[in-house]
Amino acid sequence: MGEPTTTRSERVRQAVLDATTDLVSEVGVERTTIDEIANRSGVAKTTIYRNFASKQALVVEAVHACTFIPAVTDTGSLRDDLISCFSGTTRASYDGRLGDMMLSLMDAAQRDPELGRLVRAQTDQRRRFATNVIERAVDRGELPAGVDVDLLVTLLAGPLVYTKLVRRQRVTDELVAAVVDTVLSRYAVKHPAVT
Amino acid sequence: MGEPTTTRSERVRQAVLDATTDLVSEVGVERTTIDEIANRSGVAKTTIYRNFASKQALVVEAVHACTFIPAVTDTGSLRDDLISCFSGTTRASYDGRLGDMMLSLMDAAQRDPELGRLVRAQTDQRRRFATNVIERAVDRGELPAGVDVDLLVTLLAGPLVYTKLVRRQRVTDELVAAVVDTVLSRYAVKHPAVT
DNA sequence: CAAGAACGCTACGGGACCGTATCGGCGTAA
DNA sequence: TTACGCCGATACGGTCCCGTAGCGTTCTTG
Repeated sequence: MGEPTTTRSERVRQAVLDATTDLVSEVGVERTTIDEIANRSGVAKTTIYRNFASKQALVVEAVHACTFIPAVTDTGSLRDDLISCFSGTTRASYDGRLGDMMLSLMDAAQRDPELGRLVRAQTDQRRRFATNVIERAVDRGELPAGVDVDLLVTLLAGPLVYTKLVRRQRVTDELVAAVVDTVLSRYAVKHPAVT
Repeated sequence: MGEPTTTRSERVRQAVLDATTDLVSEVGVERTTIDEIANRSGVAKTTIYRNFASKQALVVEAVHACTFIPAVTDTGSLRDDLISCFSGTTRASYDGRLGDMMLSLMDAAQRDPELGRLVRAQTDQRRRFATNVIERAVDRGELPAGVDVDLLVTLLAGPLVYTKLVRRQRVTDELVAAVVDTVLSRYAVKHPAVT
């Protein structure tokens, strides 16, 4: 049957990265240990050290590997684009294992420059998605030209991140819609009335 | 001169708690060690164990000790009460050492039931302040009766917490006012117009 | 089917912490 | 002042983890 197109090296690397993301999402960055990664992945500790310079480098690569970018939508409607953008971003960032890692990751990022850059890059990237959507709306005249885009993004992303990380509740599509509608109403954009 | 009204025991306890909050805010919960607390506080490790059952209990008590409750205001204006409430809460929770601890604390709370209760209690308490303010406004008729108070609190607190914890920026009074005004405008409450 | 590369296994030295025991010294209260 | 209680200092056994070495085995490659 199909001989895999992956080399042994690649399979080993992947097994290690998978075990690392699993472990980090379960016990956090600090409590993650190379020995346990070796146990779970079935890869010898020696081999892990042959492939990765340090635990930090391993974690960085593992996190990077499980970060995926949501699709961009351009429906021509600010409201729909925002809902799509934040639903996608939320799912990509805060569901599944990455979501379980975020707190530990952000904490570790306070003291590890490399992780700090990684987390900041992710945050910036996610904000940029929303920023693009908003700027398109400004170009269309759907929002006034002087809008504080940065503030707007914070007003939209804040409640969702807060719900997930602090309250530890699921970010439902209803919540996303409610947040978007509330914030947009500030700028007198026509959207479905809410009681 | 004033012989202190504190006993030796009390002074020792306090020195340990202070050193603990310092250390946790610097290196996080996980990396905080009893030996280092002993060094900084000048209290012998033996004595620490005589006064506190475990590191976990010590951290819980230290965090509890440096949590203070902001004053309640009732100006009769929803907008002013909210701004006062969130400015106070933000200052109490996210400025100074407690702010530096929050991420690490919330991370540790994921795995430590005792810390979990503590963090949740703090979150709930802070939300309750805002909830009270909002419910008073509903009673006054400043907000419609059917308002989703829980959502409203999330819309207000979310951007502030997000700014502090994720973006790692200061929560200015201007930001608080902007958030409050934007959210309130959704409910057609008269407030200063913003361009 | 070689030969070299990559992996698995075991073992080790070193360091960091934990939590406890022991004992000598200082404070505090009768 | 005496006696007891609390504290400081040192030391220890135990555990966990890091990162590396040595060596046999397995896989890939030409």
